[in-house]
Amino acid sequence: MARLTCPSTAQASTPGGSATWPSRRHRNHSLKREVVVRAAARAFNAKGFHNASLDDIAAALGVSKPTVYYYVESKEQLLFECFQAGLERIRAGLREVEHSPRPGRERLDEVVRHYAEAVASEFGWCMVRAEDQDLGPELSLHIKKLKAEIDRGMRRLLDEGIRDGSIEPCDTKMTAFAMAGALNWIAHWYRENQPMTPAQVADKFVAVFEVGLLPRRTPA
Amino acid sequence: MARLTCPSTAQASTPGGSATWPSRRHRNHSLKREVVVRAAARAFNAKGFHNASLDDIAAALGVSKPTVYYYVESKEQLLFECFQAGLERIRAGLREVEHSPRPGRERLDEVVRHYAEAVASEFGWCMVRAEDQDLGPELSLHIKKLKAEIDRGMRRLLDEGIRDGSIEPCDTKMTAFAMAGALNWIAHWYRENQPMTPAQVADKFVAVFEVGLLPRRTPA
DNA sequence: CAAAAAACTTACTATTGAGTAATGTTTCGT
DNA sequence: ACGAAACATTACTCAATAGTAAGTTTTTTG
Repeated sequence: MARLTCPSTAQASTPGGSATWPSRRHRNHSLKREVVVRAAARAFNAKGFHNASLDDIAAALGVSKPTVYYYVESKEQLLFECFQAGLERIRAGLREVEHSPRPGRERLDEVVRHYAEAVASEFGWCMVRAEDQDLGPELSLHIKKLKAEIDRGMRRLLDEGIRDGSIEPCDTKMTAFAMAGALNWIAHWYRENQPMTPAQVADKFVAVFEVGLLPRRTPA
Repeated sequence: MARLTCPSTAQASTPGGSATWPSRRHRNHSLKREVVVRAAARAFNAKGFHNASLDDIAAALGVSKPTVYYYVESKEQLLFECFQAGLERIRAGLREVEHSPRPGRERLDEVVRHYAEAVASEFGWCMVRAEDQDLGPELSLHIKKLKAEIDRGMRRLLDEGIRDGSIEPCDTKMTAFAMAGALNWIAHWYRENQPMTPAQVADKFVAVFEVGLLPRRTPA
């Protein structure tokens, strides 16, 4: 069996050479750990959490199963990391527009675009199709908190948009649920070889959410 | 252990007393089979497909595992039946409005209401959260066909609504995907004890889809 | 170079859970 | 009542797979 290869050891941004920076060995360790997590994400994506064995994941990496356990403590942890990696991308999108001066609707659109890209990514499956049931109580609770934070963020943007007049008044709870559902579901049908890029899908969805089904009198 | 109890043996509609109608015993058999399938749906709903064992399902019914196998041939088949039961409710909604003279948008709204009720039902989980991965190629293909039929039905309604002027022109493929995603996702968050009924949720969703986020000039 | 730490391997254990064989017990038609 | 079909049980088999123990090779460092 081969060694675990690092992903193009591209000087993983060493900000301030601060006091106790992990030795080169340690940096390799965490880089390789990421490689393992990504391989797990792909395996879960392809076969589902329960149908993807750790042997599968190890084989995909060209290493043996205990090597995987050398980098990660359990299968549950592996799922958790994937979960978190996906959710983090959405949270980043929310943070990015947090203090923007633009109207609520434009900021919400921006968040939708980030959201769609995250869900269409290799971690999309884990965020969306993995069951909380497969995580223990502690990790499950942690994920729930992250999801709740995302929900709050979207509702706040809706609220602000309504207040600044860029969004039609509506039930923000149900609207946020509907939007999140539509976006999450992308993970079920989007595939790499799709003709549309995630960004294009996102734009289409923005249009659907914005316009609505009822005909609009085009202002002559 | 107790016997498997039939659900209020309410004369399961014996249409034409045709030649080879199964004896009363057989009618009991299929009734009990339904009971087993529903118990499976609840178990899958509560613990997920892989975490719910056939022993669990049997225990919930107060019988032993081989009794379950007396009514259904495999766990896969059990999942398939749940899947199908849920999808059938949606298809029924589509059929109901098929030859209605009403405008496209109103018919689509009606379908959305049926859809939401189906997804909020005990079979909702199976339709939405179960992986195709867990079904063999034949059954998986069958489910795919049913899902494709539902998708076609929704797109057709959108097309007809656009043609008759009751729906704003849009990308019908993406719009159908977004609507189906939002509706499917209901299965993830809706719980029996929710203050809102499925019908109320459906109405809220209809409003979200119809109105859109962009402010509408209220026609003075 | 040699000792020590890190990275991996082979070869296991142990559990879980789907599915079955053989057998016992109700219920029904006659 | 009584034989047969239907219904249900106990007690298994068997495969898959998460996780581990103990040892081997590679790399780093003094």
